[in-house]
Amino acid sequence: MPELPEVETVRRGLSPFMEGRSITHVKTNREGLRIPFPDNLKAALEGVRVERLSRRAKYVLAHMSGGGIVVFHLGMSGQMRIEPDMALYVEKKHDHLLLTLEGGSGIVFNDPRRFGMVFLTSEAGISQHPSFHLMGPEPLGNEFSGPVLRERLKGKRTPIKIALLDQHIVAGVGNIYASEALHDAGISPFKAAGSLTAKQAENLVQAIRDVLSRAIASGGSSLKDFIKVDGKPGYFQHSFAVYDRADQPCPRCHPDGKRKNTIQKIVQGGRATYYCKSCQK
DNA sequence: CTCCTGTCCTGCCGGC
DNA sequence: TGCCGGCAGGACAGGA
Repeated sequence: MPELPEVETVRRGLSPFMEGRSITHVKTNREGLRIPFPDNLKAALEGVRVERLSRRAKYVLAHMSGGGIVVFHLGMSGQMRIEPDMALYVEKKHDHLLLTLEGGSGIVFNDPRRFGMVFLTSEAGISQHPSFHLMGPEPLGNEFSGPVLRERLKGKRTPIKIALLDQHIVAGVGNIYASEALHDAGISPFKAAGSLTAKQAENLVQAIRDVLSRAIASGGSSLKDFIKVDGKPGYFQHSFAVYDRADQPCPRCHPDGKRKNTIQKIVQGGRATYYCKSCQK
């Protein structure tokens, strides 16, 4: 479900509720998700204040007083919801982790497919943590540019669509926004990653930044089941140009819908790619 | 190294 | 109506 814009939407929603408040109670309902919950999760969090929330790629980071960091990953189906009063909250199926905050409100982590992750690291250790130390640049950050992308793609013969999903190349782009960005940049998803010209790399970087920024501004997309921390959906799926739009006219080269060229759905690396044959070269 | 496939898990949708 | 196969936004391991 969640790519960078959805995770950023979650972070923004949680921030005002969590920042500055201590965690008073930690409850887990199973041993873990994709990986086990840390043994010392309860000990590390109870009585400790959340200083601020940040995001790296598709991870939400809770920076705790004392230098600890709790890392949340939503996997495919994870949701983090704000509950105003944990004392009254009735648990739902797939509620795996519940955090009660100072004042009685709380955060519920629900994840049907259990591809999500929760783990601990620290300000000192995060840069060397296996999940982060070889991660590519943040696509909305200053360190991401045409030349940087081109350098990271150098020598790769894998299709550019597949390369964009590799978090070591650029971190935070997922299956939806990879298709959207390539369409926006007019680049074929089949094009060998290492063969992009400088201009194409520049265009692609701009397209990635643009599509991610616009999605964040819309509160993320809600294909299937993405909901924000308040339980409401995001709206960006209404803005998809190609994703989940097989057989529809290409809004880029045939905005009037009168021509026959339509969005194609194909499979690359076992995952759906949507693109326009006519304007992506 | 790169790259390709399979796997984790549940829910939902379409076809019969 | 019910059953079954296929597919779903991510990440990683293992093998070629």
